[in-house]
Amino acid sequence: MANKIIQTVKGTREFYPEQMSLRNFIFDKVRAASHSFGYQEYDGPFIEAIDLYAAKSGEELVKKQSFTFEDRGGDLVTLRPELTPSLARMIAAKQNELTYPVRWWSFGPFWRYEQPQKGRSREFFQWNIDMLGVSSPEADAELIAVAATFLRSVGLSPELALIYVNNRRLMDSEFDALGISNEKRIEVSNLVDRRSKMEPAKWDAYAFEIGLSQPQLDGLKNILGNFDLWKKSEELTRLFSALEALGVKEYVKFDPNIMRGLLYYTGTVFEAFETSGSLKRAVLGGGRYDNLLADVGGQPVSGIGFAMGDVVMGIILQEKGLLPEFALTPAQVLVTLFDEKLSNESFKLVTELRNAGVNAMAFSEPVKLPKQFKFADKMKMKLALVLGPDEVEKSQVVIKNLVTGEQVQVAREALVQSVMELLKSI
RNA sequence: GAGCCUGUAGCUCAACGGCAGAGCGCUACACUGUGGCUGUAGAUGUUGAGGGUUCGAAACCCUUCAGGCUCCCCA
Repeated sequence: MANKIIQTVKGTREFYPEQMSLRNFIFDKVRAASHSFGYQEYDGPFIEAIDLYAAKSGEELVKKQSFTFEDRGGDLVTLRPELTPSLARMIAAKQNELTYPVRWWSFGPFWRYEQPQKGRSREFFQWNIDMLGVSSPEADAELIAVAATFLRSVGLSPELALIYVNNRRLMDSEFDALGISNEKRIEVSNLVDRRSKMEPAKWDAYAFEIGLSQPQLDGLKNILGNFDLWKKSEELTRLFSALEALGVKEYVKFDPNIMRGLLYYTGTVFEAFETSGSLKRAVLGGGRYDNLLADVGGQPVSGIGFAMGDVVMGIILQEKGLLPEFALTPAQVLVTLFDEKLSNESFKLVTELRNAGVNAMAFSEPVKLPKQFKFADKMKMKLALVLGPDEVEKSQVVIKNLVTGEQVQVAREALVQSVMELLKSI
């Protein structure tokens, strides 16, 4: 290993064709789920002024967890760590000319300066999908249904992954009833978020530390253990009713422990977890926000959306064996080259195949056939064609089915037709 | 930003401070008109990088880079 080779930047990822297949597999499923609900694809800039995030995000976040640098003009720019602020600006800029509700989705690269570990890199792809301009529980249900549709489409059944739902307004009224003040809400949210990670005794101590009384802590535990709490919320009642009609009820469970750290969520919040693994991992999350446009100069618009990263999803699909076998090459057919004299015959033939819409490649040089067949085999191609002196003389071509090992000889004129039929049958 | 673990052939991993190895993969041949299977032969390393201790370092020490686990964070 020569030390002169420059390494990749920490936390970035190289996509060899195999990994690219996985990335595109996820992208394809994301697109299919988004499109099946009528969402339009969009994208924002990959580089933004840091101020765009400074407005809404915490200081630590912008300073410590973003890739920020000075451009040649002296402006501070950052590689986008999320899409929502860009979306908010884009909506605000055309607020009065858009047709509502806006249903938009995007899949693109993002960067966060974090400690890389399994399931978390500094460069990742993220699916963002939002509906803006409607604030009904039924709209919330639709986004959850999009998420469920995606999970189903990649083979993650409800036994493997579930979407847990809660509602900020419901929790707020419960906290009010316990006399937990507004100022303490954020700390209490953090407290709830951490419950699964902490030992009970330590968690209790932490609760007292942030100023909860014993009755408040007891009340909080009651709330967090009450999985029928949603019945008190009209929003959630309507949400679950809509989810049933949308055919995804089995994917969704109410869970009062779902808080989501984000300050800007105001109503429904949800998070999907892989449930069958040794540790539960969040695979996507989102919720309803009411006032995202204020910071970018727009009128208040309510929206609901979620985001899903490609890294964790890719790991889960691999671990669960849910990935199809990816083709190594898009070419299904290899046209062998017999010798230098006959090479052009093979090139003509492969061109005919391409013109007919068959992905095909000719071998690169007229080396001996075993080598060419070995290549076709390794690349997992379906058919290999042989065009040697015997065939040319008789105006025929040999087609070998590399999957079954069967071989047929067909007339040169009927070749394209035969290949297409054979491919269909494989 | 903090703590801990790891880094040896393309991959998975061995090697008490004393000759760097195995399996798989790879290449060639058996097989000058046909891949997979089988057999035979072969190639491959500054032991992540840099420095130190030692007669001698893959191993011990320091620095650094990368990966992993956890805390933090999760927009």
